Amino acid sequence: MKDILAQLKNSGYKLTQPRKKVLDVLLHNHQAMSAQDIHQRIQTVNKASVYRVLKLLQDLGLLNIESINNEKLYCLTKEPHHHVICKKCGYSEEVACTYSFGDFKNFTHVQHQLTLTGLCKKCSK
Amino acid sequence: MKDILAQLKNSGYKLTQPRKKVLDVLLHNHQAMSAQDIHQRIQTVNKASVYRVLKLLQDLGLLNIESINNEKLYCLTKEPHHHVICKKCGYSEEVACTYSFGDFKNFTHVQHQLTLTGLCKKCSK
DNA sequence: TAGCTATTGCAAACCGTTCGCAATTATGAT
DNA sequence: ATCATAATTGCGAACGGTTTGCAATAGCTA
Ligand SMILES: [Mn+2]
Ligand SMILES: [Mn+2]
Ligand SMILES: [Zn+2]
Ligand SMILES: [Zn+2]
Repeated sequence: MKDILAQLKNSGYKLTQPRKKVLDVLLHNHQAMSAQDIHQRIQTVNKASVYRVLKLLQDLGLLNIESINNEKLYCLTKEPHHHVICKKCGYSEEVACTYSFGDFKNFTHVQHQLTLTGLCKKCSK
Repeated sequence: MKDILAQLKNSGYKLTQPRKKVLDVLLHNHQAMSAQDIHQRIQTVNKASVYRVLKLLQDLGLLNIESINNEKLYCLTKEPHHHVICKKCGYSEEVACTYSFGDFKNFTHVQHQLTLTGLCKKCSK
């Protein structure tokens, strides 16, 4: 928390309530969360502002983002950074995974995102 | 083409114009395409119908789908089924890739989707 | 060919996300 | 502490991809 806030300040950004609160939610929740999940936890912060804070964190390279069903899921970048996500209820767990691929002739700045979906115990009954 | 149409018929579905046309586009385009891309190629088919055909093909397990920026990209299932996709223009290429992960204790019916994004030659200038 | 049902086209709703703008807040200087 | 300033917020409306309800249509079977 402290270090990320410091990084924000160093980069010239104000330490505002919305930023602190969104960060707090992300830090204390070890699941992949949607913007709306986050907003639900801090209804005192406007939804548009939640999106703006997330955009900022993304620009600073602090977020791992995966796209499921036209909804983005966010979590702070740290290893391991893969999740299995329940298609029905959104419950997620971290997953250890290794992969490799060849060189890219025609692309630069390549990033990867492995997305695993399934049914959690509850939802598969 | 013939075999997929046969599979549709065997499953009790009619061989309609929208279904044939969407299939034709998917077969002749070796890129990951959005529903709107597909619709653009066959404007004679209503956009809602394009979505319905895609839903049907997905249910039959014939599609590989990846989600980028709140837009889904579709291609017919066949190996290799991974793409690098240009963030700017949407141009995509197939990619060979290997990966492995551990067992899933708390999840069933797990599917995976590896998404690679970057900048194509044109867009990186 | 006629009749029945699945499927389509259309327009409106939906849902996550973005945007413009006026009101507010954090910050550094006085 | 107070002030001035620009950055940031809240709000509501727009946006873009996708889905849905329903009446019209087209494919199949007899
Ligand atoms: Mn995580
Ligand atoms: Mn493909
Ligand atoms: Zn679940
Ligand atoms: Zn490109």
